[in-house]
Amino acid sequence: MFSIEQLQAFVATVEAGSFSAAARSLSKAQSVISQHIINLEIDCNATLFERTGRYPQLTDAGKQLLPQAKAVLNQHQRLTNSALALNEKTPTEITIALDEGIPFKTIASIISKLQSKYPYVSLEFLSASSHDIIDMLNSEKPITGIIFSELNIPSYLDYECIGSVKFDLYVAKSHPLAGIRCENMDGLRLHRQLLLRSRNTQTSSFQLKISPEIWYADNYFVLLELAIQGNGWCLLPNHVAVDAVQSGELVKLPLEFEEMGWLANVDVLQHQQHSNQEVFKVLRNLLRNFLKI
Amino acid sequence: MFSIEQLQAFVATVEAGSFSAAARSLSKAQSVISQHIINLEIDCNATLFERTGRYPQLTDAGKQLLPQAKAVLNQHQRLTNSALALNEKTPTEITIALDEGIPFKTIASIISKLQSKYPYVSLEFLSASSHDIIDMLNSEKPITGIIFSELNIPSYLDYECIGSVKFDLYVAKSHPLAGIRCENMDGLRLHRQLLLRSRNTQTSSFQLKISPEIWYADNYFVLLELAIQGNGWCLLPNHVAVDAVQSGELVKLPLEFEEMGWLANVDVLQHQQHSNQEVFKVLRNLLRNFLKI
DNA sequence: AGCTAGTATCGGCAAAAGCGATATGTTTAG
DNA sequence: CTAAACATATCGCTTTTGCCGATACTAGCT
Repeated sequence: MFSIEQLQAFVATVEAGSFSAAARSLSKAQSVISQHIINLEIDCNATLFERTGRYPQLTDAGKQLLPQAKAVLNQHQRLTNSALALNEKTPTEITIALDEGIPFKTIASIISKLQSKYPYVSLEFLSASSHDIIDMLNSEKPITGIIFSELNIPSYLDYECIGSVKFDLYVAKSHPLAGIRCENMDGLRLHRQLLLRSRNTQTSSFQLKISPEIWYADNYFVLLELAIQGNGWCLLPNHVAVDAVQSGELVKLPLEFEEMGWLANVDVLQHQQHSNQEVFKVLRNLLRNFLKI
Repeated sequence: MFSIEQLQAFVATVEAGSFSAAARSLSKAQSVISQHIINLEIDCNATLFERTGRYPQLTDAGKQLLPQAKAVLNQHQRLTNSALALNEKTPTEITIALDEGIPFKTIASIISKLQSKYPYVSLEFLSASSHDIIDMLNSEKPITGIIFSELNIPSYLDYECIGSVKFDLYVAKSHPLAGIRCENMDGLRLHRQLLLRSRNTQTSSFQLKISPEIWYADNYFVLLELAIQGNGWCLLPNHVAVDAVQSGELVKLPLEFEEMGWLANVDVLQHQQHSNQEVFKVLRNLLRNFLKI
């Protein structure tokens, strides 16, 4: 019978690259990992690692088994989180961490419905970048995160998509780009781009460096201000730009080329340990059914 | 850390109704189960069973944990099956077990494509009732089952829906029902119904007893013959009835009332131990993409 | 009251998990 | 080519865990 320890040793070896490294990552002796893998191989009647070179290489059999092993460990982790949840009381305070690029206004209407159902809980709102929010969610506090979809969400988080936010390109009315129609991306490369730094990773298909000259800011409202003052063009959520557009300070860039589907999906995230709490189920249900971001 | 043994003890207790019964079902001593449950409760810091009465009752905490525990065991089972699969060679013979109500003609065209890709494998076809097919799938032989969707498919089987079969009500042209339009079910109750016995369980929404007088048969072609000879009305897959309708022996019952969506979903089933074999992936892919049942 | 079917606990055994030490193999840098 | 650095396998040993059987106790039924 495959034990959890064996599977952990197996997966850790693949992830760490060697038995020794796996032992370190699991805080066990190297001989323990070695023995686990050998036993696993005996149980499977198959070699899982090629041990010729310095680092063990997964065999085909190992590659076949790996996703199954990971699935068991994931499920096991989920069980552990559920067990922790058994000892929790309904929280007295709910914290919602919101990516800065997501309009708070639409969230607020949902919250009032939640409040009427759970009048005793107090609410707290935080703004942060999507990455920082993911980090926050690993704390003791039961935080609900609302962020732009990121590719790599840790396995201990539950998430679901609840909508999307439309982005467009904006420049100041006085900016040279404002008058002309760009037929392709190249037109943008001739002018300075204003870009969000905190989410400037490979995970987001947004926030791409297009122009060779870039100014960075770490939040959308600074970008907005920079754009208004004519410092460059900028990809902004429409709700951030709408006021400046109405007042005539900013214009949406008229584009000929495809808009690349500049719709950013919005996810609600929660630690598995808290996600089954009644109040959070209700919250997510409200977000899912009544929110049109 | 939750061990597989603890979880098995927990789930077995819920399913068997008592620690002792669980011990018997797992072929272990009763004290072992008792100890596992106690340890599980210590790990969770929560009572999982109410032990006041004769039989232990799941507490709320237990109810919360149960689905997670089952999920881990399911995943573990799947891993075990995958491990078994590592030692299998590509089969030299493929057996496809088909529910009698599913048209073979459409399957045959798929099979020829498979044959061209794997010319060396020999093929075998079996007809049986959906229930019998499910039993067959638990054998050593890697059998592919194609059956009407049933509610309770054992957890060791992989399945997916690949289409549906249309059913209609048929009677002989000479039958009294043939002339009149039934406005509701009651009209049917006045005449003998011809019904399939082998699938006459609670699992299928088809094969309902409607008339008080019923004749049974264990396959569709006997039912067809009985219907042709004017012995009653009958719910048949259209492809079974089509010839008799064309020759004028049988007519489709004109119904006023809703057709209850008499579309039976068709699933392809396979034991997890074999489902990852290349040849079966190809087979299922053919069924999924090219089959219009 | 007595029977039956259940649970908890104890002592003991065997298997398994873990550790550290050591022998040995593979790279890489000097 | 050699030595240093890093890797794996194996051995003996201790600790923990899984399991058993025996026993005491409890709930429910007749």
